[in-house]
Amino acid sequence: MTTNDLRPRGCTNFKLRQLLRRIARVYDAELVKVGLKGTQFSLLSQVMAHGPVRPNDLARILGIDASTMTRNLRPVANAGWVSLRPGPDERSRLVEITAAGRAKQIEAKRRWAAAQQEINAILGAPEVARLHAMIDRGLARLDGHVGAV
Amino acid sequence: MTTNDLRPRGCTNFKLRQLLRRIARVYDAELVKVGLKGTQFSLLSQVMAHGPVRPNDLARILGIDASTMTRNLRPVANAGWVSLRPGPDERSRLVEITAAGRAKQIEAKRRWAAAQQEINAILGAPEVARLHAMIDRGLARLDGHVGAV
DNA sequence: CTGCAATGGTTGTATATGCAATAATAGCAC
DNA sequence: GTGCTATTATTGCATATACAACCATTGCAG
Repeated sequence: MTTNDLRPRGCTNFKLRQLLRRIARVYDAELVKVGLKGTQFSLLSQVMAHGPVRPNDLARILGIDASTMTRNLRPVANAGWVSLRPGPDERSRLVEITAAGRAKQIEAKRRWAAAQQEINAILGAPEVARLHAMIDRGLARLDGHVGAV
Repeated sequence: MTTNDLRPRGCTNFKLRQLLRRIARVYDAELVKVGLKGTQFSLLSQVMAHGPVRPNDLARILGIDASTMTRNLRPVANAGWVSLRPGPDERSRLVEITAAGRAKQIEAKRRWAAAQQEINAILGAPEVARLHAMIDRGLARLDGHVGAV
């Protein structure tokens, strides 16, 4: 048990940002081959997984602001990968994956897998697994604080 | 030695993004009190630490694209926190902190510390230290790959 | 049923981010 | 010293991101 663990050095925000930028570039470099960004692939995947879903709920799932969701939907909707139908309410809408979107997601999934393998190779699979576990714990702890649902 | 460590589940990119968004909100909520974003605080701090520095070098230090640096400098320069002087070259420039910028950074540092403590409290200081260590290892490993210098 | 709070979505404003292309300068080879 | 290459910075284009303000609709209390 070392004592130098007790006081974290540096800025968590800054460090996370740096890591994300580098990591994201690996995914984007793969996904650009099928015309997607990493965020769009995530969006597509979540829409596919959660069936017809309201933008607001989708925003909560992805952990982003509702206004960001409105804007993020535009490019994928314009590309014809998701469709926006009237929702159960007069005020709400439903996002659904299209046939083209499903095909695109499946195509992109191969590229995603290549990127993920690249990351695993660079960082080491066990380290990546530990990182994921740490992130999951962090997200769970952060629930109920600040910008959480 | 468990075997379920070997194959990381989920997407590193997506998970990191989610965590960063939540974490960043904690810092931003504090820093907005002194009129700064987290990224601007980092920028200011690095300019302060690395004396007069060329935008390109600063971009490398922060791990961002040179074009992003050009744009990120605008708001802090407009606010009068950094100044842009002609550089040693005819083509390059030098970024330097101003008196107002130094004062602002010192003021903001208190808010940053509050945010960091909040994070430490939520996640637990030892966990944060472990996360930092993991990020540092990751960044080191990523050097020489894809978007690295 | 009327009025008001809650919910869902969008728009305004501002920043962050990267890649491709461009312009300007510097350095170097010959 | 001419010409090619490398370096530095910027701009065009597109996306991601959040907060505040706003509009529309819904739900409820009374």
